[in-house]
Amino acid sequence: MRLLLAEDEEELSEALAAVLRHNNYSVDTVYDGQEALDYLEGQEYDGVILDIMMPKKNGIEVLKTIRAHKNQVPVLLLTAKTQVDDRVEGLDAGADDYLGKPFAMKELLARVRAMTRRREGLTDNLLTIGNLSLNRLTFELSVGEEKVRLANKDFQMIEMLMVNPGQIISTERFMEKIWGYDSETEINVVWVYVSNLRKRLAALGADVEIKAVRNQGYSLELKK
Amino acid sequence: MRLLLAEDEEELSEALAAVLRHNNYSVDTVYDGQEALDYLEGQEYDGVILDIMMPKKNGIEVLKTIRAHKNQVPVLLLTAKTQVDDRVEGLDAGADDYLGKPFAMKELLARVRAMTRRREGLTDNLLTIGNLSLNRLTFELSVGEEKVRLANKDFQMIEMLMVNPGQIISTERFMEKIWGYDSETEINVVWVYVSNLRKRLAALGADVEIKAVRNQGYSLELKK
DNA sequence: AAAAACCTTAAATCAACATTAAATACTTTT
DNA sequence: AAAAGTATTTAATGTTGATTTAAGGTTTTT
Repeated sequence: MRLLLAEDEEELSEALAAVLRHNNYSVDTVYDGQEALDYLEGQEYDGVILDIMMPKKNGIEVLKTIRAHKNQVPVLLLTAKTQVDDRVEGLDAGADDYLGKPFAMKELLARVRAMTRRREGLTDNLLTIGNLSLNRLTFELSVGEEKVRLANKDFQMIEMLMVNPGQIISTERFMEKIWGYDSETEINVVWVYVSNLRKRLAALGADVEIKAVRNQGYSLELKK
Repeated sequence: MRLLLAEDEEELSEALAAVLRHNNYSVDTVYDGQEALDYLEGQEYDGVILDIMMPKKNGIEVLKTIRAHKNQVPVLLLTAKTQVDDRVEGLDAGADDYLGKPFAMKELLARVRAMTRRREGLTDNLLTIGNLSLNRLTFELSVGEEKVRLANKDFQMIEMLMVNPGQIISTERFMEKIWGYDSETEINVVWVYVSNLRKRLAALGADVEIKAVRNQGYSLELKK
């Protein structure tokens, strides 16, 4: 599941993102309302977590813009204010849920789960390219009857590749989304995972491959 | 017995859920009408407790939607209003019972029991998978003539697993439903119960086992 | 042929899960 | 109201599997 997190307090944002990533979500972080809208135009998310108080454009404005564009992505609003007015305004503007700060991580996770569960029914949970399929609910990668269950990181890597087949995804992008952009982890961990995934694809007999494009990144392509 | 509790006042909701859980119900809590409908689509419940005044969709609307979908699940309406009008509207819409706030916990429990008793006749109170059976009335887990009576928590755990055999249930889901999602209890209590249940299954000679799927949760599967 | 970018493997580390026993809380009996 | 019995939770320790590091190899570019 791919989430966009718009929260201007950097520390809080990183803490939230870390917990979410740990729970198998791929997370993009942005720090103001305008940036949130830019990211939302660029790609599909399974859910958006919006702080209400943010620079440039506040959460409610962002939400209204999202809905004005007929985008039905689930939105969870975060805010320090707990006045009923605010809550009502948020829900009126089309929020799916609402969480007042401060909140427990557990509670946030529970709400995010509730929010994305709804989507599980609607989204196509089976990504397919060539003869390769990825079940986003069971984490199973398969070719025909052959299946393997992927672990957290393997799954997120192949998911990013399969969501945008043919497109080049840079090593930095993988790092940002899966490990978090200030992660201490060495960059070559991405190479290691690419290597592992290639072995998996070969073992399954997939007709797609992960191609490296020097200085650019990786893309998933049909073998010829 | 599995209940859905839709009540937007968080404190009240948590208090009710705690009491119900203590009385051997598995409880999902939701905080608005829309969420209630989402949960009801996703799974079967043995009863629903609906507050009338809730955000997004009120209890009556939810109830009407439930009945429009030909779902006969028993529904108990809660409300602050005690006007006859309201009561009539609720019962017209297909409620099984009606309780005005404030109410005594005892009374609520009595009504919930009455509401679910009816269902006891209809529901299969003997869950069976493989050679393992669980009697939901006597709390007895059995294989052939061998029986053990389970305590509250053990029972709810195995019940959740047996209601959805083969499906993976996350540790968080167990926590949310059995302990309540804001419970202070450590997560490893789930591991302890799994361990206990496995011992029980082995002692009974069951041909099913509780499998762990790393990072995902547990599922009940036939041994091979 | 040197440098940079990427690949592969295996060992080291870390986090998730398993098990057990002891501590606490709760109920029932006396 | 104390004692006994049962249920539940915590804590300590062991095991397994996932993740990261590190080191040496290959390919491409200059």
